[in-house]
Amino acid sequence: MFQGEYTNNMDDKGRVNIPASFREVLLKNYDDPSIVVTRDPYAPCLRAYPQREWKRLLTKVLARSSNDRAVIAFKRTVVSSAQEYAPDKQGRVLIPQNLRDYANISKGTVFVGSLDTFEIWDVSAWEAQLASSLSLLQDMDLDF
Amino acid sequence: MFQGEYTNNMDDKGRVNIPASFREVLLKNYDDPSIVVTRDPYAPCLRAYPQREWKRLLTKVLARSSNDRAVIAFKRTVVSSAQEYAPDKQGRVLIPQNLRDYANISKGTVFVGSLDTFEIWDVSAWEAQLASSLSLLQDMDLDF
DNA sequence: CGGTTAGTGGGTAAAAGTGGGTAGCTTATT
DNA sequence: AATAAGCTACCCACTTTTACCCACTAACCG
Repeated sequence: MFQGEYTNNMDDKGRVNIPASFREVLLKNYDDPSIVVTRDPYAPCLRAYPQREWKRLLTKVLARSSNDRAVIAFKRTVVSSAQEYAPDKQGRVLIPQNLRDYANISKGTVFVGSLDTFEIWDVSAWEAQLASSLSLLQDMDLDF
Repeated sequence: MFQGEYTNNMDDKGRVNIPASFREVLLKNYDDPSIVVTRDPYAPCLRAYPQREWKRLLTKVLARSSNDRAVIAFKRTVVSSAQEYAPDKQGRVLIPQNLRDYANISKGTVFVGSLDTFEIWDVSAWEAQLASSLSLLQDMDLDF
């Protein structure tokens, strides 16, 4: 399971290192180092799926009527941008320009574990998000 | 499965390069590099079908009563414009003028994977579409 | 302190994408 | 029917991008 928060730097070529602990989860729990990266439609960040989780999501999508407007919109935003990446020998992946733009990633990059997926944020966007999530939680008083 | 988003430029002769990863899907999953390109009736873009998917669609159309008004309209818009294209040695296809006009494609061209087909957009039309799909999704709250 | 592992930077060969010339076909014109 | 004009497919050459490899630094751990 992906958990924890790690900050890595994207280099000039657009490559970022996947945190070692996430790579380990991919290998141990999923037997496959490659991931699918897409836009997250609900926040300005990217979401990375292990292959198996991505396929699970796709079967759910395909089960729905294909001319459902929401399904079309989902395909356009999420499936469209989905691309499979195998990390290089150093454990890095190349994030393409369109996804970098979407998540506003320039250099400082934050990897955030989210159990069966993980998120990729620009560092300042992440800080903003974190602050607002915190204050939201404080108002809601969940009894965890 | 076609997924991912790629931007290529159409040259002065009207040729665009099919992204390498899509060509690979055509060869690997469909054993046939050629595609059928038509108008997409629901959005100002073109839709490319692998031969097999196109035939599947046609059998569905033929199963319907041929004087169904929707079927007639479908034939007029989609079937009429459907044409088969085999990429040249460099992996490019020539998009004819009438289809270019329909999708407003002049130079910057975006290829958008949509699982068993892919879409071809003008770059600025695509950006507009993406933005509206995003806001649609945020309102709808799909539980994917 | 040495050794190991994570993270970073950069060179280079291959692949993907782009531009343009030319021959051959189709279509138009006299 | 012959010639001209335009289009298209094919070929070759060039540029850009990406994948892969190697080397270095910094952090962690015994």
